[in-house]
Amino acid sequence: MENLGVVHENLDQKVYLIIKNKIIERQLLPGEKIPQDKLARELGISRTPLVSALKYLEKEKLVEAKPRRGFFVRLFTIQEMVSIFELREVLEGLAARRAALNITDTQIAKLKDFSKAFQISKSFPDVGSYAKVDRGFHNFVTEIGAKEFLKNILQTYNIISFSYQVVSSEGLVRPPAETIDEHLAIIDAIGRRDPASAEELMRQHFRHSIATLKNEIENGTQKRAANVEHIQFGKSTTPSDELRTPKTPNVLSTKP
Amino acid sequence: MENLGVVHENLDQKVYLIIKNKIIERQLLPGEKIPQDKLARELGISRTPLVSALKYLEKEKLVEAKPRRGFFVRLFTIQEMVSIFELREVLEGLAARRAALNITDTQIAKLKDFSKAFQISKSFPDVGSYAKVDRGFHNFVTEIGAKEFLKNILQTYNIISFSYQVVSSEGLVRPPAETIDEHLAIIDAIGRRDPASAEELMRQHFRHSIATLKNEIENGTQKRAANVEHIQFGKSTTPSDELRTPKTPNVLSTKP
DNA sequence: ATATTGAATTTTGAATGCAAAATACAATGG
DNA sequence: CCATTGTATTTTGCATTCAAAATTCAATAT
Repeated sequence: MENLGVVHENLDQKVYLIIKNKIIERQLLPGEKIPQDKLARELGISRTPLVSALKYLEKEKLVEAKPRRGFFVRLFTIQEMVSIFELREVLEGLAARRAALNITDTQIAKLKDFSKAFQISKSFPDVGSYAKVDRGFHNFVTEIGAKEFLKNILQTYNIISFSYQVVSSEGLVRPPAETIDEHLAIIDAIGRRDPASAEELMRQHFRHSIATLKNEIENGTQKRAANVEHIQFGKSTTPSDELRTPKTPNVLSTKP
Repeated sequence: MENLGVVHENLDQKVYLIIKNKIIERQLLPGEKIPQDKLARELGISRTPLVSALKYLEKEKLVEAKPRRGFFVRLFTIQEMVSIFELREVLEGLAARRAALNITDTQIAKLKDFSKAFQISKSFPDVGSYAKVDRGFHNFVTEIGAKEFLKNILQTYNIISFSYQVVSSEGLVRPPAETIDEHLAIIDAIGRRDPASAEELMRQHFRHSIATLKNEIENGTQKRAANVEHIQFGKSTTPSDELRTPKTPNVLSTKP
C-alpha cells in the first residue's frame, strides 16, 4: 500500500528552516560562529541533525564551513554581491520569460495588485513599504515563472541579496524613484504575455542595479557587512498579504 | 600563527567525490537505492560521513532523499532535461559573456586548440571523440568565464546533462554536423573578446538543442533512463589532453 | 495459485560516546 | 608591559548505539 501524500520530514529539515530564519532575522549575525552545543540544547536536539542542517545551509552559501573550526554565518563582499546580481539577471530574466508564457488569468489579477502597490509608492513615498512590495514582486515572478531547479536556485540567491544591506536602507540597491517604472514595465510585459520583452526588461532592471553596485565599488562606498531585515518567507508574496514581521519559530520536540 | 594554505578536508568531502564518481561511472545506476551499510563498510567508514555526503549530493540533485526510505540515484525525465537545458542556456550564456571579457592570451591559444579539434571532427567524423571535445569545450568556457557561485551551479548541471543519454549516442542531443559550426562561432566571438555575441551565440546554441529535445517529447522518442559514459572530471579541459576514443560498450538499450 | 497477515530482519534517524584538534587561559620569561 | 610556552577546557568529526520504521519473508486464508 502506498503512503498517499504523507510526507515524513526529518528533524534536519525543520532545523534547517529554523536556522535559516535565525540568520535572516539577525539572531545569528554574519561572520558569527554558530555555537553547535548551545543551539542544539536550545532546540532540544542532538548535534547530529543540527550539523546536517548546517551542511544544507553551507551548500546554499548562507553559512561557511571551516573544517575543524566550525560553521560561520556567511559574509558577502560587495564584489560577491555583483556576481550574485549577475546571476539573478539571467535567472530572473528566464523566470520572467517563463512567467509570461505560463501566467494564468488569476495570476494576472495579482500582478495588477502589484502594479497598484507600485503606483501607490509613487504617490506616497515610503522606502520601507516599497522595499516589501519590491521583494514580494520578485518572489511572485519566481513563484509563477520558476519551478524545480530554477526555483531552488533563485530562492537562495534572492534571500542572499534581499538580506544584504546595500547603500540605502531596507536593502535596496537603488531608490524607488529609479525602479518603480522598471517594475511597472516588467509587469506590463508579463501581463501582455510577451516573453521576449519580459525577459529583456527584467535583465535591464538588474543591469541598472549592477551598474549602481559597481559604481559604489569604484567610489569606495563599500558596505562591508551583510545585513538582514524583515524578510518574508513562504507564500506571502502578494502585496495584500501580511506585512507584519514573522514570528520566531517555536522550539522543537522529537515528539509529533 | 596562521595555517597557511593548509586545507583540512573532512571525510564527507572525500566520500562525496567518491559517490559522485560512482554515479557518473554507472557503478550506481539511476533509480537504484544507495546501500548505506554496504557502501560504508566498503569504504571502511561509518554511516555518519556517508550520509553527510549523500545530503550534499541531494542538494546537487544527483541523488534523491526519501525520508525513512533512503537515498536513491536520481532519474531525470526528458522534461526535466529541458528545464536543465533552459538553465544552462542562460547560465552558460553568462559564462560565455564573462569569458569574452576575462579571457587571457594564453587561454585564447587554448581556444584555438578547440577550434582545431572541431575542424578535425568535421573532416574525420567520429561521434565519440567529438562528444569529448564538446564536453571539454563547455567545461573550458565554464572554467574561464565562471567563478564562485556561477561555476558551482554550472558544474552541477553540466554533469547532469552530460550524463543524460539523449537521442544519439555519447550523450549528444544533436549530431556533430549540426553543432560544429555553432561551436566555432562561439569560439570566434570569445576569441574576439566580443561579450554580447559570445552570450547570444551560446544561447542560440542551447536554444537549438532545446528545440530538438522538445521535438522528441512530441514524437515520443523519449528515452526514460539517465545514462553516463566517460565523463571527464577535474582540469582535463584542454583538447590537447586526450583525443583518443577508448570505446566502452553502450550499456543502455532498454529497447523492446 | 494469489492475497493477507504477522513475525523476523534490515535500515533509518537521531542520540550518545570518544579521540584528536582547536581554543582559552594561566604561568613564565623577555 | 607584551610575547611565548605549557596546560586545562571546549569543540569538532566520526564511530557507535539504539528505538522506531520499513522491508522481507514465511505462514495462513481465500
